[in-house]
Amino acid sequence: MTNERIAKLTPAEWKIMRMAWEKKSCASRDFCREGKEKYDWAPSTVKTLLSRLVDKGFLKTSRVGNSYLYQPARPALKTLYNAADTLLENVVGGASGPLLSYMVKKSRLSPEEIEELRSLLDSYKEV
Amino acid sequence: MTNERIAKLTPAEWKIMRMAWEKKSCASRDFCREGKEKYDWAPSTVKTLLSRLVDKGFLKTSRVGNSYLYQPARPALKTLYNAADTLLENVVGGASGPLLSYMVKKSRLSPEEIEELRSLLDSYKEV
DNA sequence: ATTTATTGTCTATAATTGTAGACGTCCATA
DNA sequence: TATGGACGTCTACAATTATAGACAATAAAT
Repeated sequence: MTNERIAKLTPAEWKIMRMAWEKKSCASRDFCREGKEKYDWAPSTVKTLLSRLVDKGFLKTSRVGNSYLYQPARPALKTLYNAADTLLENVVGGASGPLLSYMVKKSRLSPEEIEELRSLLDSYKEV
Repeated sequence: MTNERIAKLTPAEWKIMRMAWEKKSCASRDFCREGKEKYDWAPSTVKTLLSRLVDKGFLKTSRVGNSYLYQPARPALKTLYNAADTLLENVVGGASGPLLSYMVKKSRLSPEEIEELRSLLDSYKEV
């Protein structure tokens, strides 16, 4: 058995977490505003999602006045890696090459990132 | 609005589809056996998943005797790309470089695939 | 100090997902 | 041709997810 019990985010929760990671730290009202703008969510919907994310351990809160300040409890990158693991699990028939190619094409990489990847490929002899 | 209405697979459905793509074409009984072995699923569970996948358009069937032959209705790669799109949507703060690096590290790439990626990176000037 | 607005919690409901039993039908074999 | 097994369908139900209204508590404004 591999590490299967890592809490996963639902699509709606991902949307909230993206906001959270972008803003670093903000109040419910900010999520509500952005949720309304981007997804036409009712305030209650946003609040429910925030609560669930706190429960799941993806957000932590600090009380400020009569409200909370929400901030990410896990790094965006770590969470993204977990999602990447799931994606890689679904690779069938050695399709990881094409998958990676596809993703590289779709990404806007900086020269540094390209260099990083290139050297990764260089050191790929082993295995 | 982007193309959001592409049917998505649930985790359990992915498991079935992985079998389907690996075997190309097989009968319910084969899925049941493998589902039992790998995930300890009851036959009914497998059958429900098969039906749902046919409904969603991921599997197609051809009658053979009193049973069906199930086969993938969509290429594995195409489906994987859709999942990759979803993953990339969740990239925040320009983390696609690290994400790609992570995935390259976790994949076992053939020399040809490495070459393919390398030349992709070479032709990455534009944009 | 009273009113008003803000915020989190509680409750609710429909849809989706995971999991599976019951059962009628069709095929093969006795 | 009767019957036993294999197969798909129907039904079911609990858990999770999406979505949101009601409301009490608290802070802010008057």
